Amino acid sequence: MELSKNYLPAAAEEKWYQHWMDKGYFRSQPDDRQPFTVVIPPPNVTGVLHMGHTLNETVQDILVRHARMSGFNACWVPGSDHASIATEAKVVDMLKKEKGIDKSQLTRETFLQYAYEWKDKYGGIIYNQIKKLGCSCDWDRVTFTMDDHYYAAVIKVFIDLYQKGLIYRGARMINWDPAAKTALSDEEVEYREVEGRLFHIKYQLEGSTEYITIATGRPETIMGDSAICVNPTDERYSHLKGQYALVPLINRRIPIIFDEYVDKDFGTGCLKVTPAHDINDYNLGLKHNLEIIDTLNDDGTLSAAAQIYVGLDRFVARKKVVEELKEKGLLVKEETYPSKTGMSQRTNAVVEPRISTQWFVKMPELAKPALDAVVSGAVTIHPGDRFMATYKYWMENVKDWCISRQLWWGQRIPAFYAPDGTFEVANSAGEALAQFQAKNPAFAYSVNDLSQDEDCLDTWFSSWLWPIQVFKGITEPENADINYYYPTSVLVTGQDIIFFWVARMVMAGLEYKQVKPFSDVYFTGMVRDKQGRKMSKSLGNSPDLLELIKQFGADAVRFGIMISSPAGNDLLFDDSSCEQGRNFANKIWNALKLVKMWETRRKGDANASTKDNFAVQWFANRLAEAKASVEAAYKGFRLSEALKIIYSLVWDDFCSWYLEWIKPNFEQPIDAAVFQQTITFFEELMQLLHPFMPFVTEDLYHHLANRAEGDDLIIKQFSTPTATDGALLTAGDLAKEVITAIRDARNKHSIKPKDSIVLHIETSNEAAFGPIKSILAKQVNASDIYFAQAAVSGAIALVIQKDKFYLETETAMDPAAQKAQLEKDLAYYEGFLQSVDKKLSNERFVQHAKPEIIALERQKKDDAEAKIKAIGESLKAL
RNA sequence: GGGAGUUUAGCUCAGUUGGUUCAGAGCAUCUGCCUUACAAGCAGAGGGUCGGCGGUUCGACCCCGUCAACUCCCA
Repeated sequence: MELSKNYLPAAAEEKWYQHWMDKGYFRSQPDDRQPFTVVIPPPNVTGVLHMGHTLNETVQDILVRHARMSGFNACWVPGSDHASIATEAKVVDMLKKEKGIDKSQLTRETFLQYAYEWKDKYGGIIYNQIKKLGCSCDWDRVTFTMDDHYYAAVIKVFIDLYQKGLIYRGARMINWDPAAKTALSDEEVEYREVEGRLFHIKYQLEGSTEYITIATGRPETIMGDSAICVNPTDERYSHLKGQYALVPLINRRIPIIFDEYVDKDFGTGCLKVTPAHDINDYNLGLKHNLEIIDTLNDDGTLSAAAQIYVGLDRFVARKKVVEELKEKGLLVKEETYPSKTGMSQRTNAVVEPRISTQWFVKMPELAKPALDAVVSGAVTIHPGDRFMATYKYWMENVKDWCISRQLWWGQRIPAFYAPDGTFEVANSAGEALAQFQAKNPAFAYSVNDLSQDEDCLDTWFSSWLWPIQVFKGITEPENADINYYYPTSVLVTGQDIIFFWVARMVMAGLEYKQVKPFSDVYFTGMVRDKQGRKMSKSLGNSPDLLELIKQFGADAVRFGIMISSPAGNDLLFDDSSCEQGRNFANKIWNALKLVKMWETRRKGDANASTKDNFAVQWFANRLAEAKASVEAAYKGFRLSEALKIIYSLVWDDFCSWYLEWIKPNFEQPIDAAVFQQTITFFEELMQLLHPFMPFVTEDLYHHLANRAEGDDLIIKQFSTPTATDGALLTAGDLAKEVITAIRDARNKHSIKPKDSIVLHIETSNEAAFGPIKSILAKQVNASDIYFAQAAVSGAIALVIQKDKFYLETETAMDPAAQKAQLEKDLAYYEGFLQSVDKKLSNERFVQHAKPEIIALERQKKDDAEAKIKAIGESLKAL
């Protein structure tokens, strides 16, 4: 078959993914092998893969493929989550734009119908992208957090935790998103630096003409004031004890209270206290028993309680209030100050602290064992314990988790209310009724009188069950899958969701399986653009994955994202690394073309021994050595390092050295046994690289030889590692060093590549050059190689290690340039020798250093002396 | 304000338990090559006081302290 000039990824990717699917290689069923289980961190169902996902999925696929080739029963469960707020916002938006429908016009049921339609339409996009990337997920196991069984599991867990007293309903200060009209958990609020304005406002004292001035950043909330607070040690205000002030514009009477909380130096030292709209004021209100006046509606407009500007948006109202205060002469001054404002992670709206009745999970009890699991090392975090401190801190200072959301898209809270306001938590209205009746035999209502809580649960309240429920471990405990696959092996995710997800999964795992959900957590860094900016939709700086794949090929994209992404470190993504990946695939392709050219020109017995072939022996050992390093890198989750080792092994050792060494002269035959060995090496290289670049390697594997049905690289098991022969590796290094040095000398003396030389080697160890003599001759274009006993006059002289080399050329060489070079070398080694001598003559060094270190230094001294001697002799001969 | 991380070649980053035959890779730069696998390539080369200062040690890119710059998380 004619091989194309360059590797063409598109066709190969299509072909092999289909082939793997057809063969069912991604499918996993429990058997007697050891499982290697990975659950995908579920991406947002209506999203698209960004580079962060790409990195994540690639890492997982590498681990899964490697495990599959190492004797494990590998199972990678794909899926997505319903992303309550984000998806609901998108559906609401779509309904308004495309159909002109307002959510408030719809019933819950109709809205959910639209939402499911939306999910069906867009939910597949992300799976398609994962496939294009080559991910070997078990597609028969796709799970969605709103699947029926999953929904049931979430409800079951809610009821269970409620019964255990770990879930409660209560009024608390929560983060309110006025755009989505829902509560948010603390983790869903992002604080951003903004330039705030501080308004100094005069409050008149009751029954006096005196004023007191407060400073506030939120003048529109003054109508909700319950008190004015000053520091008890602040002498400026000590005369106000027992007095009252009047809220401007509405003239409501409020007490002046004293509390250490107030910072005397900030603003005027007087704080207006608005318990309904500020968390600190709320706590102050609790302490001093103040009235809570909620002056805002759920959409961020002013409520009737505000008395004025009712119905106006909070920011519009702020302007109006300021204007009016100014008119009435109550605004003393206005200044800017830097402040941080909480924004909703999902809608970007300014979050409003608000008193509201919500559902909470009590965290301390759940957090304790989850903290221990990580601290004790049962769950190992990679890299190192860099994230351990973060994890610990959060776990030790964890606050109760607000899990109710005022949304429809999600699992509806299974609480049923009687008309009198009492409620029961149960699987259905019928069960709730039974519970009511059991508690109160006189319960007078029927099922139809009960109404279910309108709210649904936080998405993370479903995804914390992910490693269990993808195997139906909640709804069908002790089933074959959960018993086999759980706990999972490794979780790969971004460090940004350590609290949202990782910590809570550990909690859920310990609570419901009594076992950690995974043994290792591998944190990937954040993917940034060339300028170091976080990739985000709003900046539009995230490349389109499918475009990248089209341009470079999936393998190249995987290579590009992996080559410089050590665990946990941010990586600056640049197309050029994909280009490097593409070039690499192409390099391999061309190596294939070279080898295939030889296939028709084999000579001799393919099964003959290659024991005497230096190149073959050397590469076999080099390969074994590299395989061991790669395995070690996998063990330590140093994947980019593993890839670098393989890259250099393939490109440098195999292509640049080995293939050149065994390459027959133009149109000459190749030894059949050497050819056979080369094919074997090539296969092993492809196998080693397969987890990183699955398509090109599978493709090459099938090009290298005709394969029997079912003989595919994806399932080819790694052979057990062999020991390496250090002497051969050293001999290889010597060959490389000599070749490079002679080529350099040729270059420096402008000897044309086509002009051959005669090489003379002056060495005390001729035997070392025996096996590499013919390779040497070919690689430096020497017509002959002789061993010399003395300097060859008129030749270019150079010293490599302890040996002297003379290059005899047709053209005359320049002795001055050569002399300069030798003198430069001499100076370097003399300096080097000096530093070694200094060390060795230091008594304290000899006393304290380990014997092997001292031996090493002595060796260095001997080598340097020999080298200096050799250079000196060459100089003399010039 | 509390905590964590980063600082190594022009750029992006490696460097696993302290030992100058380990200061490295890729890209970029320079020189020479369209050599029958590959110009998406080949053969070479140059380039760094390992952020500043101080300490521990016989010995520090590596350990400790401190300062500076940048980044992230939390309040």
